[in-house]
Amino acid sequence: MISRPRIRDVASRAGVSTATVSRALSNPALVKPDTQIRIREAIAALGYVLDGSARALASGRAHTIGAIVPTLDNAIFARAVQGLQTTLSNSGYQLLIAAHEYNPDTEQALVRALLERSIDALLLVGTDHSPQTWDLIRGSRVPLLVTWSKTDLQPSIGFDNHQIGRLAAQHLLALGHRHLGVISGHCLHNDRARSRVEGFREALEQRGRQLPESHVIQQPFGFEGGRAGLRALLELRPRPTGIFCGNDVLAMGCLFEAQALGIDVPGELSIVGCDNLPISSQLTPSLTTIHLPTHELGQHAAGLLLQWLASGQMPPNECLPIELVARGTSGPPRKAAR
Amino acid sequence: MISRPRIRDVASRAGVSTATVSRALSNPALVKPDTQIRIREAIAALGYVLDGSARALASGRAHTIGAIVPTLDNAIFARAVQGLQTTLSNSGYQLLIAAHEYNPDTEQALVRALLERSIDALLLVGTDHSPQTWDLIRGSRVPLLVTWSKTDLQPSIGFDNHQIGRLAAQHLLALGHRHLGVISGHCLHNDRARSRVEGFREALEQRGRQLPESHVIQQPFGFEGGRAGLRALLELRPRPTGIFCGNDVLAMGCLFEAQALGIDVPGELSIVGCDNLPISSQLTPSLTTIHLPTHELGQHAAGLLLQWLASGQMPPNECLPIELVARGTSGPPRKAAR
DNA sequence: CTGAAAGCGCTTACAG
DNA sequence: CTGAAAGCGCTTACAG
Repeated sequence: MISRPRIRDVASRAGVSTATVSRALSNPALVKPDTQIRIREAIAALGYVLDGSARALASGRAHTIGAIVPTLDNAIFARAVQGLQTTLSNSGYQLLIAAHEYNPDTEQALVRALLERSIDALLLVGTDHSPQTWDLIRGSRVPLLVTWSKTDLQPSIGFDNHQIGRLAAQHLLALGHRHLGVISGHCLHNDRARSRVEGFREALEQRGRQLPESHVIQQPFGFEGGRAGLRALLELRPRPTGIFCGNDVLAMGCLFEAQALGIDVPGELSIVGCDNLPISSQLTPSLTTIHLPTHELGQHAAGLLLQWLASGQMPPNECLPIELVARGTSGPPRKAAR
Repeated sequence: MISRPRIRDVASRAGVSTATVSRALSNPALVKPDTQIRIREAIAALGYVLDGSARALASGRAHTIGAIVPTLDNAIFARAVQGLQTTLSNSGYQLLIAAHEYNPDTEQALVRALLERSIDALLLVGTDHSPQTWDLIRGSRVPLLVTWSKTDLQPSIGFDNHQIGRLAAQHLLALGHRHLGVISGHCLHNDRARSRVEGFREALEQRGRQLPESHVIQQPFGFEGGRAGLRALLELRPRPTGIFCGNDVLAMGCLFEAQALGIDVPGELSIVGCDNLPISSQLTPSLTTIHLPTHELGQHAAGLLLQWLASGQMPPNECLPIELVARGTSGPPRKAAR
């Protein structure tokens, strides 16, 4: 079995030097049109495919971006990654992806693994990362883009997670709810979850109300977490009539459990989620939630990264607009229940 | 700003040659324990991170796998990718991921893009790929693993998609349904969708029944596709009382549309999906569907790939077990409706 | 617009 | 168990 053709094979078939083939491939403007044509013919005839590791080594550009997300098992990250990948791909960049499943040690190992793959930039979700992770990244001199959270300490593109919590609280308060609870993912190592709860609490305190710790249930992300969260909140007296869930998956779990328990939503219980997954509007009742433009986040992140790599200039921090979408799972508390 | 440390910096700090450092990193058994320790100390002190492109060029191993899936926007692929990535990562491999969004030209461009990134193996979904795509892969000599479909022409790990259709048909027939319809994704360039419809049709024909083309509605994957599919099937006379949907997303769309139209499920209409997404069991009524172990598929695919790369031997074809899960959206047709 | 040649940072037979 | 050295396949100043 003969080995793959190399750039020298293309060069000799086209009657030029390897330098010229290389230029024709990466900077065609430098090559005379008819030379280009001969080279393209040779490439096609030989079925030549560039060796990216050699190119990366020689040029210092791997044309590859690394991204580490908490999980792909939540549509919200999957969609963002999809947007990221598509946009990168259109500019000749490919995506190395990994998921840490909310484990900081895993994240650290993945950061190292990706840095060892010669990536041109790294994308991470949120601002909570172990000190060793930060050291690794700093030492590597690889540009880092923080996503999902906004921070001034790093180039970032994200959402105002405090505002998410505030919007949820304001909505429930405006409807007349006075007994509120929160179902959140684990806040440890998760600044998004923490900020959302904090924002919710702040908005309550602004109205002279409190959100005691006992009214914030932390659960693993997932339907079961939402269900367990609701069961826990139902133990409280007085029972909460309005619940903010840290994301739509928890909110759906909460809704499904309420339905299973025969609790009327929104008559007896209002639920507000966050993300606005495609399915959220399809359910009956459909989910009141905070819309996060995550597909756009992926695309914008890709754009920022490409610009950064092309210009060498740190991109500005971007904060994407969010919006509460009032739907069927939230309404005024029923008089009878008060 | 000083540049990143290189292997020669580690070597001189540890008082050994670069060859020894290299061995300590990739094959520690060859290096004396105390030498190893000195090397590890030097690595830690300098914050040395290996350059993967140089390693790949010198060794011919990129420790990277490429995977192209139709989309990450369907949880089923996202879950499989997650399983794949986790397993690969545990063995020191990373994952380059891309999505073609059901466009064969995009797929071809992505295959080329990934092959140009020095991948050790490539994973594709299904058997339908353009001739040029096949040529590219063959010419590249990169091992190819086909997933989701079973085929004897390539190492593959997948499901018996014909059997999926057959199981759905048998279930609906056994319940007593005589007027059946199918909502499928577009079958062009999608052997999984095609096989499922064919399997469904075969099972009907085995019982002396037909499935005319008019009873197979092809729609884009998505809730709206499922909804439109149902509306189209409701035009038929006699109305189908049992519908097989090519995946759970279509099935959910179909269910949501039925609920919106006031059609009783399963009283007036039985629905069978495919995939068994986590949400399928949470809905009311919960979805009768065919369970596909997709997370396992990802893990097994990773295992096959790793074994293949380690041994150089083509792995055996694997076919993963599938199973119909009867739940709330299917039942006997109501007498009145017949 | 093009070519000769050095060099990117590793790995790995080969020799000891 | 370790080192010297060639070589992996590109790119890119440099010179023309």
